[in-house]
Amino acid sequence: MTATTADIRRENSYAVVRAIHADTPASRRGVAKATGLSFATVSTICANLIDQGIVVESSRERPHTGRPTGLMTLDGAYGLVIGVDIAETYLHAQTFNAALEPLTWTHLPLNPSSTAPEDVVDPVRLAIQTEAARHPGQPLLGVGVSAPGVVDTSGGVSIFAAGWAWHDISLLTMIADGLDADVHLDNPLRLLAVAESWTDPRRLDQTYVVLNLGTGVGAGIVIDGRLFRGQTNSAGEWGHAVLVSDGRPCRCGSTGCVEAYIGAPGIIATLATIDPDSPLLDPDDQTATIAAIAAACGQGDPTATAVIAETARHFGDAVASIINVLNPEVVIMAGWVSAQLGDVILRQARPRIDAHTLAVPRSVVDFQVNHADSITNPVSLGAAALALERHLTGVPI
Amino acid sequence: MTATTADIRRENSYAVVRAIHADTPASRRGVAKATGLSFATVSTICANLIDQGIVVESSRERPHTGRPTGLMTLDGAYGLVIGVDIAETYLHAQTFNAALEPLTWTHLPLNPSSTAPEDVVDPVRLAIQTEAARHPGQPLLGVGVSAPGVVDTSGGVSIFAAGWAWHDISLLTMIADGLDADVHLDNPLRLLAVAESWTDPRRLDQTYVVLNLGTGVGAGIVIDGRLFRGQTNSAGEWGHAVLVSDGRPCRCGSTGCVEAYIGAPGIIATLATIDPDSPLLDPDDQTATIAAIAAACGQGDPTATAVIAETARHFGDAVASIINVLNPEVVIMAGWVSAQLGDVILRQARPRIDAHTLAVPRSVVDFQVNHADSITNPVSLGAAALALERHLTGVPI
DNA sequence: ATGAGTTATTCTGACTCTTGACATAATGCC
DNA sequence: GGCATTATGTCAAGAGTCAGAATAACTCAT
Repeated sequence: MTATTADIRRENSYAVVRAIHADTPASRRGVAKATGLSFATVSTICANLIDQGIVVESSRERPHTGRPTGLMTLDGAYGLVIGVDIAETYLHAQTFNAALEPLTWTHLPLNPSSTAPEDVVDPVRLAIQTEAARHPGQPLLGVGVSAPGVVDTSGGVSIFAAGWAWHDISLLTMIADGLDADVHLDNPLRLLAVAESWTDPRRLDQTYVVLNLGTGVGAGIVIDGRLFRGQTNSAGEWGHAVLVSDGRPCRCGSTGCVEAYIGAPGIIATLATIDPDSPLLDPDDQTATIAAIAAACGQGDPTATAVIAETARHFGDAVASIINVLNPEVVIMAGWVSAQLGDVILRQARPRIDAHTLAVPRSVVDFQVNHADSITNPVSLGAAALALERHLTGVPI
Repeated sequence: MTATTADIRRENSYAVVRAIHADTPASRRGVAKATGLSFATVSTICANLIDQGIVVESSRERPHTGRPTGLMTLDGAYGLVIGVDIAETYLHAQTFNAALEPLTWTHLPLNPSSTAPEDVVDPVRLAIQTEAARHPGQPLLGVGVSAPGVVDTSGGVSIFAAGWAWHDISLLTMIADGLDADVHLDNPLRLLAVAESWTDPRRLDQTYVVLNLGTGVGAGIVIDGRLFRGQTNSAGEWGHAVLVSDGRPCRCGSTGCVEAYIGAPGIIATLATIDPDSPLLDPDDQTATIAAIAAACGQGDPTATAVIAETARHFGDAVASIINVLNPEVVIMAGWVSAQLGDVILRQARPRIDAHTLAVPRSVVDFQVNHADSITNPVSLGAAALALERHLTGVPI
C-alpha cells in the first residue's frame, strides 16, 4: 500500500528511469507524457537522477527553432550488473552496464548428470568472479541469477528445481557467500518477463504474459507493468497447468501438464510417437532435434509438419485458457524453442486460439514472438535487469 | 500509478473504511494496525469520515483502566445501496444500508424464453424503483447490477451475454435512463469476489480466487486485495478455459470448456450420460436436479456418487491449473452449486488437486466453501458493495 | 550583430500528505 | 480529589506534486 510521500517519489523516480530507458534517448517532455507526471516533477526527478549519476544528458536535438531538447540516457558508466542464466546444460553469465547494454559474457557447459548443488554453485561463482574481474574499477551494482524451479526470492531458497530434484537448498546463500555484491535469485520464466518489461516502452503499464518455451515451460505474468509473483513467488507455473487429463507423465511428478506437450522434450516425444525412427531425432541433443524439426518443417517435411500441428493444437488450447483467465493485452512467446518454432506454432495455433477464447479477450489480445539476438541471452538480461531494479529501488533517489 | 498526495489520501481513506467494516466495531488502534498507517493518520482520517457521516462512533469498550476505546462502525444511516442480481430465471434486487446490512428485497421470476433486452430491463427498473420506494427519505448512494456475460464497465455495455446472445446492448444506459441514481454494472463472477472482499478482514490485502459455480462458471481474481479486471474487464473467465481438448460443446460456442463439465448443466449432462433414466433428473429444473443429486449423494446413492466423482475429477484438474498459474492464498467456492455440492466436490477433488499442483503453491493455498445464508443473495451483496465502493471513492473524502 | 520569436527547463509558491512528539481526554483506583 | 493509565487530538517538520512565472538556449529576420 502506498502510504507516505517518499513512496510516491520512489515509485515516480523508478517510473522515470524505466521511461528513459524504454525510449532512449528521451526528452523530459516525452518522459512526462509516458509517465503521466507533470513537467515540473519530471524535471526535478531528472535533475536528481543526473546528480546521482544514474542518468546523463547525452545529446540534444535541434528542432527547427527554439531551445534544443536535452536528450537523456541511462549512464552506462554508473556501474555494472551481471546476469547469470543457469540452465540444465550450460551456464551463461553476462555483464551489462547500467544502461543494460551487453558487454562481456562467460559461457560454461554444465554436466547434466552431475547435479549436486556444488556442481552448479562452483561454476556460477567462478563465472561471476571472472566477469567481475574483466571490468576492474567499475562498481558492481548487483548480480541476478536465474535458476530453474520454484524460487522463493525473499528467503533466496531454491525450493524445487524440476530437473535436479533439489530440496530446500539455499542456493542464494551458497552463491553469494563471500562475494562482494548483492545477489538476487529468481526463475527464468519471471526473469524473461522482467527482460521484456525493459525492452519496449509500451510495456511500462501494460498487462501481458510472457510465455517461456524451452526445456521447461512457464509464463511470466505482468499486471499494469508490474511482475505478478503470487503469494510465494511461484505464480506463472502455466507449464504445470493440466492440459490433458491423466495424460503424459511430466517431470514435475504430475501428468498431462502443458510442459509435457509443448516443452522441448514434449515436442520430441510427439515426434517419437509419430515416427520412432525419424531421422530428425537426435537422442542426445534436444536442441539439435528441435532445430532439425524447424528446418524440416520449413521444407514441408510431412513428419515435422505433423509434429508442429499437434504441438500447435496443444499450445492453442493452453494459450486460450490463459487468455480467458487473464485478459492480457499481449501474449509474448519467448525462450529458445519459441525462437525456432514460435512463428510456425503461433500461425498454426491461431485458429485454435480463436475458437477457444471468448470474443472480448480475443479481440483485444496481441501476439509477439521474441527471437533471441545472437549477443544477448534474454534470461541473463532479465536477471541483470532484476539486479538493476533492486539496486535502483534500494538506493535512495 | 499513484501520483499526487490526494491519491494517497483517497487510498488510505478507503483502506480505513474497509478495515472498519471488516472488523466492526473497530478501534482506531486496530485500524492503524490493519492498514499499516500511523496512528495520527488514522485519527485524522476517522475524524473526516465521522464528519462526513460515513462512520459513527457507536460504542466504547472499557479496558481495565484508562480511557475507554472508541469503537467505530460504518453508519447505516449514511444512505442506501441497491444490488441487483440478474440471472437466467430470476431477478433479485436487494437494498442494503451503507454498512452493507441487508434490509429488504424484491424477487421477480424471469421467463428464460423471452430474452429481448426490454424483457429484462423493464423488470430491473421496476425492481429498483420498488426497492427505492420502500425506504423513502433515505439517500440512495448508488445501484449495482450484475448481468451475466462479459461486461465492459467503462462503457457499461453488455457485450456478450452467454445465455442470451445479446450483442452490444447498452444495458447500463437502458437501466439507468431516467433513474435518479448512479448505476454500475458488472458480471456476477467479479461481484462475488467483491462481496467476499467485504466480508472477511483477512481479505483486505490477500491474493485469492473466488470460484463461482452456478449455471455459469467463472473466477473472480483478487490480487493484494484489489479486484483484477484484466485489460477489458473480462479477466476471470476460467469457466471457458479448455479442460478437455475437443470435448463437450459449451454454450459459449467453444468446446471442452470447464463450464461444460462443472457448471450445473454440465453436472446434469454427466448424470444423463451415466444414467439417462435417472430419477434424479428433472428436465425442467436445473436447481431441483442439483438438489436431488446433493441429497442422493448424502445417502450414498451410487449414481449420484459417480456423478460427483466425475465432477470432482474435472474440478480438481481445473482448480489445480489456476492454483499453479496464480499461486493464490485462498480458493473460495461460491455460487449456488457450491452451496449445495461444494463440500463434497472439494473433498473428493483434494487428492486430484494435490496431485496436479506444484509443492510450493499447494502447500500455501487454503480452501473455503461459501454457503449462502438465507437472507442475503451474495451476488446482490457484491453489486451493492460495488456501488458503495464507487460512491466512496467518488466522494471527496 | 542584434532583437524578436520559440521552445525547453528550472524555479517558486501554494497546497496536501504522513508522521513523531507532545498535549489532552476519559477512566479506574487509591 | 489526585494519580496512573490508556486512547485520541494537535502541531510542526519534512517531503511531494503541480501550475504558472521566470529563465535559458536556440533560430531567424533585419
